[in-house]
Amino acid sequence: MQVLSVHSWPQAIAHLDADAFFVSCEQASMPALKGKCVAVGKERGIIIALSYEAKAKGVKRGMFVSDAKRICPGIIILDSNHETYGLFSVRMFEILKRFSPKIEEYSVDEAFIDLTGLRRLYSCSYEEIAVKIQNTIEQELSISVSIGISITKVLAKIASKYKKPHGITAIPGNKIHLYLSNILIEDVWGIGPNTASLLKKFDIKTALDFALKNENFVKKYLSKPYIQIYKELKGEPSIEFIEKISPKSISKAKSFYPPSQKPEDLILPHQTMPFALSIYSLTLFLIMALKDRCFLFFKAISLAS
DNA sequence: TGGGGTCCT
DNA sequence: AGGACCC
Repeated sequence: MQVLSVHSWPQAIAHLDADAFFVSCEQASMPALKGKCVAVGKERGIIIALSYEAKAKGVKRGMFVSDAKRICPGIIILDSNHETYGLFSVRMFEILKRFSPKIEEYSVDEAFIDLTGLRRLYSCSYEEIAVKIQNTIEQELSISVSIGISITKVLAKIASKYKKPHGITAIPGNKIHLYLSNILIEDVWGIGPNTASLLKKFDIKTALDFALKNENFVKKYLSKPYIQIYKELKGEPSIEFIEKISPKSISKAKSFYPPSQKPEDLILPHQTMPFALSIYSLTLFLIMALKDRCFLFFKAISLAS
């Protein structure tokens, strides 16, 4: 089936997906919870995230906490701590940047990493680079991640999901069809329920069925995003890599006049008010500019001479 | 499960 | 503005 065979690596894209991220962060902070049935979401009474042990007992996301306790007696339910997850996320992305300068932070627990051309630098295969990344994150943060590597973002997404948790999956260009034949069309990134049911009317059940259609069919029935997905499934890069990293730290400094040797002078309201206002406007700006792409918190407000 | 985001038409 | 899809 050489229709889908792409030789060499026009680009090498890794997709990293943390395993049960929220719960992993809690377990990393409280090692006694490792290996246990743990879930997060106590404050809302609904399960937001759960450990693989809890998944094995049949607990699901969105379940009422009361039902989860019935199905899985002894399950530990925690309040969620989004600030903590944000901190783990920041540190995870910082690790990724040590391996490649080109990172797309896709969500709090997911990233694309452009590894194109880095085999020489690391003297190893792309798959082995992924192993190093996985090990580094595990050693430094004590959380587990899965990584997929392939030649497009859509294929890398499929690869990262292929083996979970703690998986590494590489889909080289000459093995694309082997993987796609096992992927249901509705499990492809960007194909939702509507498009899946449309495609099923044409007897397209797997990602491979879709990738083997001719381009005229795709252009006739589907719009731009799906044409991109179609091309990416065939190993043809089409979805832009969005090099996006959120700023990790922003500081604002202000000098006070006249200079003083006495610290108590600095807390006079009329002197600190302009500073307070500038911090306030900076915070407003950040909230508008960043929305919830990152977590905002003050690390320090310091006075220095 | 659902609230909030992006991209496209 | 509305639709489809994502986390």
